[in-house]
Amino acid sequence: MLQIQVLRDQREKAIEGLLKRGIANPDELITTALMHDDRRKQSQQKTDDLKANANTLSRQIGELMKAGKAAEAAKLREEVASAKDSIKQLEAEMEEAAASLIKALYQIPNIPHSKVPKGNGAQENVQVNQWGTVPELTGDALPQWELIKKYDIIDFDLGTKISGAGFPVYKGKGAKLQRALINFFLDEAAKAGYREIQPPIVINEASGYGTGQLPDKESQMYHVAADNLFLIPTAEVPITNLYRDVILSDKELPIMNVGYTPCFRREAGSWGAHVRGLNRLHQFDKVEIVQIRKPSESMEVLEEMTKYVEGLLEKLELPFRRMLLCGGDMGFNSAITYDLEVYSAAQKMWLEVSSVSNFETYQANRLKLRFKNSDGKTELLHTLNGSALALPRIVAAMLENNQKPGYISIPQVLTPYTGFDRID
RNA sequence: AGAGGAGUGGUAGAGUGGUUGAUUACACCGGUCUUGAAAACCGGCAUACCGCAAGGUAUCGGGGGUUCGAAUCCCUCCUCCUCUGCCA
Repeated sequence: MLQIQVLRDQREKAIEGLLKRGIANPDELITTALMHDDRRKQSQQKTDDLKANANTLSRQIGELMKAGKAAEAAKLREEVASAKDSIKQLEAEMEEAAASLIKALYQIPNIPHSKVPKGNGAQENVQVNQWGTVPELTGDALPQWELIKKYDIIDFDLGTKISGAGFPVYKGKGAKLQRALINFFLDEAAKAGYREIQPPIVINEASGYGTGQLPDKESQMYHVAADNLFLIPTAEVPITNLYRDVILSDKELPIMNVGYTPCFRREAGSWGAHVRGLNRLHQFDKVEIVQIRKPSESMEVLEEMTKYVEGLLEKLELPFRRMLLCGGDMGFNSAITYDLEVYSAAQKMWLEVSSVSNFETYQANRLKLRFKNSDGKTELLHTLNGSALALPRIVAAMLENNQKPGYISIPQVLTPYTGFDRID
């Protein structure tokens, strides 16, 4: 959620930014928000005045009662009682205006950083760099969904039987490979200074609002109705919500957390040829890095985090490219996002395996996540996060790119974790 | 899951209807003193919103209610503790 202050004071800049996202009517959105804010202010002013008056009278009643002047007190009592009606009405007005303001603000996405290019979709993202050589496979090379069958390491049919489509069962070396990757990612993050967190994988409503899954995107989450809890779509949600309603001190900053969790996504209505096999699942494993930083540091940290994730891909010997997302392809909450894509040689396509974002104050404003600045004033912090990494597509690319006649080789860096160097 | 008890500022802990946003202690910050430190003394020390300001409003786990007036009374939800039950 943007700060209303920013919309008021930097309106032109905000409009310009929102246009980069391809928002058709930014001016209208901002006007609506400001209008509700003005209404809220006005009714608060009136309500506060009336309340101040009622409070004064009540105090006088107390004094009169003490002095034994019951008759005079009774008179004042009536006056306060009648004022209460107007207060109630004004309060309702104020609450309605405040709710409308929040609603209006929820509809405005984050303002893109100045580095973010204008554009409407993925085709307008800008490639920043590329690493590794794209492998040339022979004509009989298999895509991941064939390979997992051939070597019997991941079973979609069994998953369908016990749960549903998109819930794979990992078997034997397939299961061990998952565990190896998770441990590798967590160990690497620890070396880079991240603190490991193991959060709950269900969250309450307040947390859903905190990171922006609610109120609009609840259809993307699995809902445990009996307890009104939601299965997390990413570890970002619980790990970032640890800092909801928190004012951090200098000593506690910076926050660098890493967590492994399974992630659950309903992904309603997004099935097709390009989401076969491991490309898109309802449940998958992911290691997520989350940082909370002072505003002055966050852009530098975004580069660091992205570099860190690139380092992981290099160690796994997976060719990748870094894309700077254009305004139209960026997530609602993000100010700037880099996607990292690995090349999946048999599918002959780039698969997004990580998304590293700086949300600036957008999430922090919703979360009320702040720090005391050098002037002693409370100020919103910046939140950043990135996948480091999401497993299924890493596995997909690894299987395809490393396939040899009769086996699949495991990258050297992983063999201490897997205990084997080939799947055969 | 059942019975009982409790939730107050960074922490501890007062306060059971009337200038109580809240006694006090500790912690913390600034100052005096000191060669320096400690001690002592003095001062400061919640958050948010409205307002140019003066100031005002709200907040004592969350929500609702009673009352002219609620930290204090009532309802409800949540959390924690103790006992009983169940259990990886």
